[in-house]
Amino acid sequence: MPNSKPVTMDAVYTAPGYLFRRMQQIAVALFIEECKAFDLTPVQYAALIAISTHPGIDATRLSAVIAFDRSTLGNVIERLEAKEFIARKPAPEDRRVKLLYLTKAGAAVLDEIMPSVDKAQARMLQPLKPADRKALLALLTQLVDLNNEASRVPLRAEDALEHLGRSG
Amino acid sequence: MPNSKPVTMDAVYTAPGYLFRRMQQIAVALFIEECKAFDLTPVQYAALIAISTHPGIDATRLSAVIAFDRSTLGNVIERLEAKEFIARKPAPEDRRVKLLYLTKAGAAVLDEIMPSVDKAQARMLQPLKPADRKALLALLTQLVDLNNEASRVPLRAEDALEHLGRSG
DNA sequence: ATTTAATTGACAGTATACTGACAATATGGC
DNA sequence: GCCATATTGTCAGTATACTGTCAATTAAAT
Repeated sequence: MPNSKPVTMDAVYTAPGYLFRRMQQIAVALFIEECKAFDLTPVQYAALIAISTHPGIDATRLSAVIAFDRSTLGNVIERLEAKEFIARKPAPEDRRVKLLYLTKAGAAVLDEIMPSVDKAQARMLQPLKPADRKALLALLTQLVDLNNEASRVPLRAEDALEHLGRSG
Repeated sequence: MPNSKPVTMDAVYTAPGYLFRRMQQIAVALFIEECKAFDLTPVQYAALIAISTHPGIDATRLSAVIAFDRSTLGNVIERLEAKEFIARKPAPEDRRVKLLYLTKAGAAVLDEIMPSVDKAQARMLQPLKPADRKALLALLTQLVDLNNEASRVPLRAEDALEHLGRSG
């Protein structure tokens, strides 16, 4: 027998899913506001960092390193290439693969945007007391890690990729 | 002088913004998985609940009640109307406004989907210890509330709308 | 009453996200 | 070497999200 209690908006407001969605909206808004001088979205920023850390990575592996959908990532890469923050070069030993590299402009924008990114990240948690910020961050880190397999593209960090090579 | 420390992926993985994005992805994936029998997205579910709680609400006020962008909401309403879960009727006293009502099918699907939604919401926090779930939910609720004005469409709950009428 | 403001729903444009499919290419078993 | 299989990038389709704009309509100012 289905539910028959009176439905109130609390069914929405207190649901973790709603709170995560809301916090994501807020987080993106703060990032965009702090970084508007740089023409970089949060997703593009994360992709740039990953390419900077893994020069010559390909799109599939990049998607695993930042846990983005591969289809989505294609468009992100296109935009980063259009802005000339990255360059794509065909892989010599595999003609399917295109390797990703930071351009000088890309490296420069990463260097310059850092303080604004830090400011945005700080603002997201600012309303909480310092101890609560730490607690929330710890719980969130734990939860994201433990739920890793629940999303379409689980995070596969750098270590998991090293011996992944072409076979795995 | 900009940053010059070596950049690692921790700049991404430990950032609250990244964790919120990741948790949102996971939350949506779990919702869709649990509720795939009902052809309702998390956003559509929240809109349905709000229309159920506020019969005859208009799109602008609905966007305030669930903190969704008005532009986005237009498409959501269209889809809910196409599925015949809601009906739109012109307001007699204001020819710009279209009022939103649940259909019988809409009320039925809301009634039936509840257990699956609850299951999805529970799964999001399941990996944590019960005490940690409570703590995270409390901190998140607090943070979303305190950051309310940071997003484009701040939440204006029902009380704030009652005496808002046509002049606010 | 007439001009000015604001509100409403709609639209175009951009940017994530996911599903499912595809051709080109590479790898494995045999 | 050949064939089944897997991988890679890409694309089409759907669904949030946000920015900015617009015409129609209403409300406010005077």
